[in-house]
Amino acid sequence: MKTRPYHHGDLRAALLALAEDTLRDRGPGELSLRELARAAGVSPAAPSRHFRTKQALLDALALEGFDRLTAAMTEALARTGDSFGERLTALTRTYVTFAIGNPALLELMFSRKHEPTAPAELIEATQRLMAMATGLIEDGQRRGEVREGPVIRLAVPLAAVLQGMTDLALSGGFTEEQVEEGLVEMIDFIRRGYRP
Amino acid sequence: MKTRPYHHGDLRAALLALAEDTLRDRGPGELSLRELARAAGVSPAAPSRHFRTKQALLDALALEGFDRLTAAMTEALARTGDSFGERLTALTRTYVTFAIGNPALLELMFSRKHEPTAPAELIEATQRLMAMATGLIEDGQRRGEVREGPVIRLAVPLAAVLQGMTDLALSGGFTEEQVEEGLVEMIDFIRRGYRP
DNA sequence: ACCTGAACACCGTTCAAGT
DNA sequence: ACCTGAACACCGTTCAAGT
Repeated sequence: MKTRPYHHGDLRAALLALAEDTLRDRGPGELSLRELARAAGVSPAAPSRHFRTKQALLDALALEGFDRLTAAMTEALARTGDSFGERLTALTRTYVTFAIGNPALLELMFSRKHEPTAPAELIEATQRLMAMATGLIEDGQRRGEVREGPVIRLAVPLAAVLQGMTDLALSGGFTEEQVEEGLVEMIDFIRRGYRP
Repeated sequence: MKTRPYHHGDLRAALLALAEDTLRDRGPGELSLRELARAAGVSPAAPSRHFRTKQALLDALALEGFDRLTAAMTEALARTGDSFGERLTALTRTYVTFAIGNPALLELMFSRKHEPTAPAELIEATQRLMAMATGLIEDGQRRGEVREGPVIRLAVPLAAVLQGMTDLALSGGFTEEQVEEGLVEMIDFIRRGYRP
């Protein structure tokens, strides 16, 4: 059997992966830095080399979540047609799928949105996500499929519906079919709201 | 000067009030049961008589929030006209006003929505809130101002937009005027989505 | 550069004991 | 019934010291 090396190898990545597991399986309240350290086989002080505080680790994990989500959305857009309806459907489905697959991570991603102490990287990641929504709307306007008006005002309800719909999908008590129905309803609702 | 009595008087209410203050002023991460006890002038073990765990105290506070919000909504409905537009506007404004005035409390109120361990009282309170939304829609349908369809499906986007809009209003960077504009935009958006 | 070991100041919760 | 005092098992974070 191998002896554990003095240097872990990649403690940073290991801690992030372990943190995501506990977040997913046992919730944010159960996440302890000391326990992560134990699981990684290092001393309680070891994590502080890679994350100055527990919050810093959570922020790094949230950032990873944003990266994965925006990547998935970009891929989804590349695989679909050019019409507003198709693009809206692709983005919405990708977002809701991510939310259902990573509920705790998504909650973590947006958990600092009301706090002024949030790091710049996290704010920028949120803005990148928002930019995908405004881009979709602007494109729709150019094609004459979305009514005119300031993009930022039009984007508010879209972001709102996305955020809210995933909340509802996660709040339990819904079958996969009901979520699918709700998705169709929601996309229809958005298109009505945007119709020229 | 008065000497502090052995029996506090109403420690339960005092703890709830103190908890709401720290939640509002310093955020949920700073809320400590021991500190609340110190602020109330009792021993660290005293709160356990009234709240078996810290979570139980938070749940009780959340319940208080639901009571206040539904009361405000009922009042708002009583003060407005009968048309769907008026009632929708009244409910939406009340909800957003409450959210802006009590952001941390609102977050607490919905923080347990994904957890299966949430107490029945909290789930019922959420359902009472949802019932106000479905009631509004059903009424609109009866008046011919809202298109036909299963109420539960129509209610999803409304709840979603409400939840999401307040999130955005709170996420900072908006003036009071912009929030007002966003509210008008959102109400218009919902009415378009519901139009027969 | 990366980690250990030990310490510090704090938690939430429990439980016998007091009034 | 309501609270105290003391204890238990845990935290997050810091810091000298080791390799």
